[in-house]
Amino acid sequence: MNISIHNDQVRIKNLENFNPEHIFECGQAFRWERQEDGSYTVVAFNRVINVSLDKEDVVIKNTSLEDFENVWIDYFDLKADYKSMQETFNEDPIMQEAIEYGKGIRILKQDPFETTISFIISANNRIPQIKKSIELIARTYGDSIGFYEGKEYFSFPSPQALAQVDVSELREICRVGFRDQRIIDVSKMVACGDLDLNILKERDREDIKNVLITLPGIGPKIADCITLFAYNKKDSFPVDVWIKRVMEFLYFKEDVNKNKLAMLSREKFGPFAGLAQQYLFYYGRENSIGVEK
DNA sequence: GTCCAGGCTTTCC
DNA sequence: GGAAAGCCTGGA
Repeated sequence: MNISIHNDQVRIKNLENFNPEHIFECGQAFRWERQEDGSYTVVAFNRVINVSLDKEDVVIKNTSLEDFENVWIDYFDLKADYKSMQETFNEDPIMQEAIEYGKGIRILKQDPFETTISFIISANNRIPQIKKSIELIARTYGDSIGFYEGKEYFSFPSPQALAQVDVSELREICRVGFRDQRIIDVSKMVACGDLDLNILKERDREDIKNVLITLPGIGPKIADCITLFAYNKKDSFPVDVWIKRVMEFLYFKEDVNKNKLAMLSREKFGPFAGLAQQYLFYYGRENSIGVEK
């Protein structure tokens, strides 16, 4: 990687397979805002950054070389070789089209606690509503992390902070509906030390999933999302209504139950099935593939 | 053990 | 009214 730093911005020269729009809008993250100039302002790990493309370069503003090396290389999965991962799908013409459509998607490595709570909120919910609830949670229970371009930003609250919140207050202020108790319960488990989400990083996909699935509000789909988007287990294949429709329409040509579909897809796509899932999800959702009219 | 229907909040169409 | 990145419960 060819890095240069100027004032508070880091420039990565000639970085292939990095498209901020596709990375953030493919559904793996919720705390981003698209700006008028097409850049993305993002809150993660108690920091605010702005990410954009400048021709072949990636530009990260409002950061430092130290943060880039200690936080953002990991967050953006910059050590992974996306080109060679994509090449494992070379025999698959459907995947070629999905990859072309979503060129520059990367699987983020997000904070496990924030990702867990965010995906509990995602159950039977819409993306704009999920984003809104998470923003309200940060604004109400997180800490101010300063201003960027005249706007104040807030961190996602710690487990300790969320564990103390009153259930009905959380529901009323943050519009989380029936997910209120689940959010508080998981926060309490983490806050009191019964559940260590960070130590799970050392384990494999199936081990992590088996722990997550025991938590309130987390079933197989959400557990798969967390193993993929927080723990970067690229063999994870979350099956939601969208990917189910897409896979049945493009590949299986028949109704397959979700559990079986996850298993068959992991066999089909191999160790980087999660990456395939993201390309297909984005491609399928943006083009309404498999949706009956 | 597996599978499935119904209920759950809130918001938007 | 119906549906939305599902989960939970109870019953077959």
